[in-house]
Amino acid sequence: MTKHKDNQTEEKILIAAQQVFQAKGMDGARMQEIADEASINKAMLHYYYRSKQLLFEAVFNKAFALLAPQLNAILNDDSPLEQKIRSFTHNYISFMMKYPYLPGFIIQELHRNPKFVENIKSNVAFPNISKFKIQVEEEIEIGTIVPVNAEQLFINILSLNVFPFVASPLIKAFTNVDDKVYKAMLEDRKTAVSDFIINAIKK
Amino acid sequence: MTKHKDNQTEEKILIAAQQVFQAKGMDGARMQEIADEASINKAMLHYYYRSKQLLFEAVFNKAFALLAPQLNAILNDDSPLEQKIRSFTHNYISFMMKYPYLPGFIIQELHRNPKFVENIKSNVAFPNISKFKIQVEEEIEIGTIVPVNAEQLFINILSLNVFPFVASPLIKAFTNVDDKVYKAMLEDRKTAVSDFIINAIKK
DNA sequence: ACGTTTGTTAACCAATTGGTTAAACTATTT
DNA sequence: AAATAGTTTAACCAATTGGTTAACAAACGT
Repeated sequence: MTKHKDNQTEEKILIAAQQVFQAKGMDGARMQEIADEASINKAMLHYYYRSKQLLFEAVFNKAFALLAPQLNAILNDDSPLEQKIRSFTHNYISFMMKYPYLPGFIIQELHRNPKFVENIKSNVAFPNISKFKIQVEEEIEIGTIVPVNAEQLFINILSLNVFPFVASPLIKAFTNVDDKVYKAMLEDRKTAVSDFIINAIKK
Repeated sequence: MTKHKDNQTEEKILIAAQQVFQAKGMDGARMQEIADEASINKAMLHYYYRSKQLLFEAVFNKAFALLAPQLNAILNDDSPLEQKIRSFTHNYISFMMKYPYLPGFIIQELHRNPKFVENIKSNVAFPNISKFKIQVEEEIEIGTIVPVNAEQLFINILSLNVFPFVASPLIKAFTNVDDKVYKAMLEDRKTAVSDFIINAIKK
């Protein structure tokens, strides 16, 4: 028997907290609203997670743990660059369409509390660019791609894939498209972004 | 004589509010902190701006009014596409290095309160993509660029330019660079991003 | 069966927060 | 200079919020 008889309630809380924190952020979220969302008494939140801060961290870490492996796919994988870019773009967009709130949530809270950066850096699976950098330099050497700075290329790949999810309300407004059309556009980006990147760097 | 003897205080408040709202967001900002930042009594905030909500909207609208003309540069200008992309990228990055908080603030608050989208859409200078779309299709027709969807291209240009400012804490962590080096990288992007985009679409 | 641990609830609490008020102060008008 | 209008302040207030408590219920070990 574990410390807690069952984790039904604990799990319900985490899901509800995720929901509320992702929509309103740490400052905008209310403990009562999380309790309502989970259909439990507010005291239970503290019983299982001690404080709002700790509950938030549990949600944040879970979210980051979900995102990190996606990024490692392009940083630590061994396949050739072009193939990696195509599969990463495809997978990442598919993934994000399931969790569209994720990147915005992480970026917002990282900006709000810079301490979290140190926190996640100590994460075992924290994405690191060094391997990617070596690969890019090799491909430049053998002449499959034009000379580019690996960090800049990484930022470009990330930007093209992540930004449309982070800034969706703004982009929707600019391009004058509704939710449904925007989704279709994101779907198109699975190949459009790959082509765009490959075109930009291929010799 | 206007209603207010002078607007020194009113202006001080707006600057202080901008500072605090941009750093902490609507929910995280405290009226007392804004008053302290402006070195005035808290009651003055209400005397000049009625409520937190109205003060926030004043700050938000001012911020958006600063950003919108930058985007119109690429959407409504008449010069050839390639030249526009180069000048836009250069100008936008220069501009954002002066106001690095701006895009994140706008995106965050637009996400928090979707009503603001309608609000800014009625703005006289609200960026619109239609002219840009025509231009892209013309350049495809005459064969200077490869066939691309104008909306997707616009999203790409925006992503590559804006994301590095929105997600700077995250990117700094991934690429393991400090503030100074990151600034230098952003400086490099003025040409690197232009080249990247042009390469991607030029025939 | 019975005491003990774990889970759950309603009521409560202290601190914070946006906002108000009434009085004081300052400048302008006449 | 007296009346008036605009500006600023300290003190106050009601509502909200994160968190606590004490009593109660359910499950478990013995």
